[in-house]
Amino acid sequence: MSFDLILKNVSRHIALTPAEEDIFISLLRTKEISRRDFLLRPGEISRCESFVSKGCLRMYHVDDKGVEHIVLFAVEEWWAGDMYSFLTQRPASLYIEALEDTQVLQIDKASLDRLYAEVPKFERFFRILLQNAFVAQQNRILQNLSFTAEERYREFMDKYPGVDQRVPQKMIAAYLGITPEFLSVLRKKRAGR
Amino acid sequence: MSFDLILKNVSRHIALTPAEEDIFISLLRTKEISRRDFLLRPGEISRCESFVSKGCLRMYHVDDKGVEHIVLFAVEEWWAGDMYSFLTQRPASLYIEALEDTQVLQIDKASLDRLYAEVPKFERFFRILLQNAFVAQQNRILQNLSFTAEERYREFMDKYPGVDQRVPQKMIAAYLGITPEFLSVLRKKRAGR
DNA sequence: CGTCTATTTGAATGTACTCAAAAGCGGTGG
DNA sequence: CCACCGCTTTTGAGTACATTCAAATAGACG
Repeated sequence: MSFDLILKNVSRHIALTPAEEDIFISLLRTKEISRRDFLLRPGEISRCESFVSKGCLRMYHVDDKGVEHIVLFAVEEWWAGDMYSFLTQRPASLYIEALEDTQVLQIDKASLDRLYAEVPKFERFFRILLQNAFVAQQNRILQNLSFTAEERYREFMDKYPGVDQRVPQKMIAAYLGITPEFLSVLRKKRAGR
Repeated sequence: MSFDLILKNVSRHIALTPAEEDIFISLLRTKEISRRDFLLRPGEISRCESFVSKGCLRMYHVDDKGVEHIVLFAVEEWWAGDMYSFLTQRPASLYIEALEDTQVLQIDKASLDRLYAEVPKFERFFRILLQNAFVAQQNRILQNLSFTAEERYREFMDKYPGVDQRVPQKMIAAYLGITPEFLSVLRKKRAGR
């Protein structure tokens, strides 16, 4: 069943009664996106947060010089969304694109507010998710500050095993903050061991 | 009164009754730290989160090569803490140091859990703080990826006006991820306009 | 006042980028 | 099923941004 994964995921942090599970599920909407389609583009307002139940998304920004920078790869069991736009209901600055045919479970802002009201435990759930995301982001900031490109690449391969099999290398470069050409050089060096 | 600032701060996101305010305040502990003293060092366990009511802290990491990298400057009305260590009660990897004589209001983990239980609104409060911090961190990641050192410096000066008057330049360099020498070069260029 | 640390300056170096072109690979249509 | 087209990855030469190291100068604090 399509909701098993997200319920399993929620149950890692909070315990729900069957009735609460039903409320939660009733507020979710399933959406299928094909490879290369977009969940969100800059200028649009992000109406919902999305849980990936199958497939792979990337969330990225295009800077003034036209260069893409990837904020996040979201595979199964990850949440994706432009938090700024979602919270403020102002225009997004990020793209969210499917890198594979992908299925997401979405909750919109009104439904999330209802969920918080009806099942306050979810305040805790999303607080915990945010705490974990916060720690992960802080580590990424520190690694961007202290590691060379080569070290960041190694770290990425360790931390997201398998992801490099699912996304083009130039996107890994865009995540690491280096050019595709230079990533290619690093890979060659690495292969010689 | 010493708690006015934090109550004002909390009231920006949630409304408290006088009784709830009392519970909150009863769980806080005031602490004074002198310039150059540490709230936390790597290896210690972070027992509490700290709200700065007066003064200035920096939170930083020292990498394998012995280089300092600053995660955060916390002036009045900011929270500081090693979230990872606080959540897991495992050894911290960060230093938290007072850059001025500083007063903080602290809440320890047990008290925070009690607070969540007795005044669940605080789940919401900290969720909102985390959301804002999350968005700010994401922006910092994107800026580190897309901006040159010069652009990041300009951005820092815009975003944290006055902070450059309170902290040594080499620490701003450690925040931006550049050497103090190079920051000095950037400042010279900038002065010529 | 003297000492210690922070900041500036400059020369040599390195890491990563730009631009250009070739090679590889995958999907699509005939 | 193969051939072609477009996109990704590789390779290399020249360049730029930022570092390292060293030394001089300026500032802060006891």
